Amino acid sequence: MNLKDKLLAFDCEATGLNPWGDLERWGSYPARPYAFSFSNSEFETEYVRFQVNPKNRGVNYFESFLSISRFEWLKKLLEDPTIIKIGHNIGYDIRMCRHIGIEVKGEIHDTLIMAHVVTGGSLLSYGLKELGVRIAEFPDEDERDLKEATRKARTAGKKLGWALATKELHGRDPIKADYWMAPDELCKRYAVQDAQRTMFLFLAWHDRIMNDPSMRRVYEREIALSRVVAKMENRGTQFLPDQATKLRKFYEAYRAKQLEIADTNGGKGLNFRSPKQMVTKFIDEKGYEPIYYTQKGNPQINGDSLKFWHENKGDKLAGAILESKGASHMISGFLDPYERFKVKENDKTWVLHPNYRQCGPVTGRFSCGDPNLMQVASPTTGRRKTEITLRPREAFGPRNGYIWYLPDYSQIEVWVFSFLAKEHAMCEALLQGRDFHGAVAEKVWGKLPTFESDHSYFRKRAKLLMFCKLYGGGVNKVAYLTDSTPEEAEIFVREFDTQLPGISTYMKRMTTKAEREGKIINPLGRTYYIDPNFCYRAVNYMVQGTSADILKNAMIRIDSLFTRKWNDCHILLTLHDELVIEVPLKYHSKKLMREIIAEMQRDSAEIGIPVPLPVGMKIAKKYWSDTIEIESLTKEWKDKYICKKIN
DNA sequence: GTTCGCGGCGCC
DNA sequence: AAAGGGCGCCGCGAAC
Repeated sequence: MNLKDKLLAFDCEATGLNPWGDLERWGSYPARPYAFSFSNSEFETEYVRFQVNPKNRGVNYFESFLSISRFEWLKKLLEDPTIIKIGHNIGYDIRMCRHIGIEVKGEIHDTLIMAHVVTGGSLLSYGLKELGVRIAEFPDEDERDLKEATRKARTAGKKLGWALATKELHGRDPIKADYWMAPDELCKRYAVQDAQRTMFLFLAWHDRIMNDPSMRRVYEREIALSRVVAKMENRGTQFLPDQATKLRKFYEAYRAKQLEIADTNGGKGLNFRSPKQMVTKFIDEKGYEPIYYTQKGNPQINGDSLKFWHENKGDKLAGAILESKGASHMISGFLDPYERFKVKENDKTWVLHPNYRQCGPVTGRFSCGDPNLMQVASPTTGRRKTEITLRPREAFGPRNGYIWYLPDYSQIEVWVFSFLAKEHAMCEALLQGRDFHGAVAEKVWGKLPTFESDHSYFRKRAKLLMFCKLYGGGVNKVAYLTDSTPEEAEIFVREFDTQLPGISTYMKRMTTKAEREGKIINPLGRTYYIDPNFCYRAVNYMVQGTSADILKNAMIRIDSLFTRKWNDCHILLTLHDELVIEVPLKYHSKKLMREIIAEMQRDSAEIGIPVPLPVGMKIAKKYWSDTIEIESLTKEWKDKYICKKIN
């Protein structure tokens, strides 16, 4: 395999997907690489394989002189900074290498990111094989054969007491994690073809991306960001098992109490999570009218229905079900996954390493899983339906000697929406530092005689309408949310559109553009290819996606700030418009906070906002649930940038 | 026995 | 003409 042009595609085969397992608790090693495949730009290949210990899934890189020399060869190749490394989701391969003491150096490229940039996030699947078939009609039967062989090997291995991959520890498709059990020819064919596919995609897309300023900008942003995401995942967020145990006890007791109440009110033997049984119970047996219907037209027994029956019919069963489901959700939706994924960092510290998908959602946002730390419930947000609140944030907090900073953009989607649409009244309300939804309400309905006395009602209506616009909701949705008839809702929408003409004009413009051209490009360069049947989503993609790219830029800058000036500060989590940052106590200062905020504000001009974006700052000393707002920083922004008049 | 779509609900 | 956007995870139960 010559490397004249210094291009090298590579792919690791690993014993699973989760690199953060816990040998002590699992009885087997977490995912480690056992095979490496390479392709140069002429599709010449190399393949290096190590043995997996079937009893504990450990990989032995040093079992013989031969394997030691293979390892040395690998290390030299991957650590050579003059060779350009190309991978499909290369962050994963880099992490696998890192775990075995190989630091991948030099320029990197990622065909997964390329695919996302080129297709504007519009594909359903960005798997290497699917892309290979789509772009190059690459045959993809290699995996089928490998999978079949693995299935057989697993059956045999089970009898021998091998540590087979399981759903609990290795995710939805454990067979994939056991490819090492199959005959090596099959594994080799599969691995080598993946490296070739990767090279092919790279060659097909590289120049196209580099020659297009928008695509190049997004691609380079994402590549830079991939290093930041890796650091964030590697660092991990501290999980507090003792807190979790306390919470578990509390919620279990609460659930038991509610189940007792349910039992004595006719709920014995009823499975609350079975929509079918619930319909039988509440609609057929009790004779209640369905309040909502599912997409398929069945009666919908959701939290809102139960709440309604509990409150309006005094139905104790409905209330108890609601409460017990709330407690169950806390346990099975939050506490259980955390227990599964927790990893011991040292004697005192347990950590969760979430898995971020940098190029998942169409809009350019992140998604997160294993566990999803973007959806950790907070008692203060969400629509509360139950007495019981979900408090999983009490099981997270800064490591010893650190404090958390939680900077967040204030109403970023509203700012982006207003300034992209150049809706004068809305921009003015923001620049004047007014209560935004209150100001919108006044603009739209301020002349009504009841406006003053019903201010909070009108404000709420304005807010709901704003979000309906943002999400592409129609009149029926407005009617539902404002608890009014479609006829009334239509009037609200018309009044809104008349008084805030910028919004409807902008929405029309984007929708038409999407219809005519099939795509739109956000101000930070990201392209969205829009399904002609869903052009109404264009505006949402613009607003949500622009906000996402603003935060992505900020993350890159903040990471660079930390590397340059504030060693040992770490971005831990990103939550769409918010970051969680771990800061050593010795650095804790307004100065550092201001510098972080400044890095988040630099993109204002890109979207025509004449002031730095407003950023709030909170700190958490002990638990994520216990945050303190640093109001003085918000005040500094207001004092400096709020203008009372606008020309 | 496994796979997959759906409903429900957590986050932004 | 009308359409709430973007995610991940759990549990159920029909389909395979």
